[in-house]
Amino acid sequence: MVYLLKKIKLWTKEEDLMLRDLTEGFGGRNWKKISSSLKIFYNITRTPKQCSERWKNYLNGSLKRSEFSHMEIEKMLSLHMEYGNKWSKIANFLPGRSSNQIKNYFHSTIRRNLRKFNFGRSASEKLNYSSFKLLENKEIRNILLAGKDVKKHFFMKIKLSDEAYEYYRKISQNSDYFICKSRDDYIDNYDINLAKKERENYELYIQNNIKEELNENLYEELKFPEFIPQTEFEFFKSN
DNA sequence: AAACCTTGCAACCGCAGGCGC
DNA sequence: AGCGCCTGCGGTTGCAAGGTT
Repeated sequence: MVYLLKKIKLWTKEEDLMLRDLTEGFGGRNWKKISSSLKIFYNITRTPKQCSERWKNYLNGSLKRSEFSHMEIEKMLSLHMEYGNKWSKIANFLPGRSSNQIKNYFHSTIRRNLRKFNFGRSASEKLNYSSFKLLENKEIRNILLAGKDVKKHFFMKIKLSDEAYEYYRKISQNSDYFICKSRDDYIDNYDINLAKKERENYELYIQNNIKEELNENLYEELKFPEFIPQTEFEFFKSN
């Protein structure tokens, strides 16, 4: 059996320099010409498509490279509610941001939060897919789109309602809804004892180390940062 | 200390639509 | 009309650095 691995060739500083030079030189975006000039003048082999993508997603001088601000995140989330996965449409409303940056933000946020949420849960409690259709459920949406600074132990205390799980199962059964399958599914060899242990260890860790963060009034205390959720998050007491 | 895991994001791919010939 | 080329779009996957075990 022969496996073909996709090799990614990162752009070097020199390549970037030459590409920028040529792109600005030609004024317009004649990628075919730019690509062939790269080869002729600098012996750099990049297809027209690679050149255009590099420019669009990285070199374009009007792009910001800083982290998304809270304001930008709020805007993205509400635009996503309106337009769905139309990343380039959303990018039109966010000056200095490319559709790739926005798409990456959503995918990595969802992936990160799925991991945190699934940590130490039984198979039946886990959320396994990052179907964007799932975001239409308010509870699941608040979990999957929570900000970076929401700690793992917050996620562990969340209990999804039966309605949310019912919705999740309904979506999961209809394969047409799946936009992408989480990579993590492939490495997710579930082991109930390990999961229990993980959970116990973590509870112990919380008790020993960050007790002061979690006063008796857990229900009040556990809140996502105000800026992330579209709507207020309701926590459900776990037993 | 080294192997393994997680994370953020850059880059690749297939597809579809526009356009010229 | 229809073919081929080009580009933009959105889903997916690889890379590298930092973190954890």
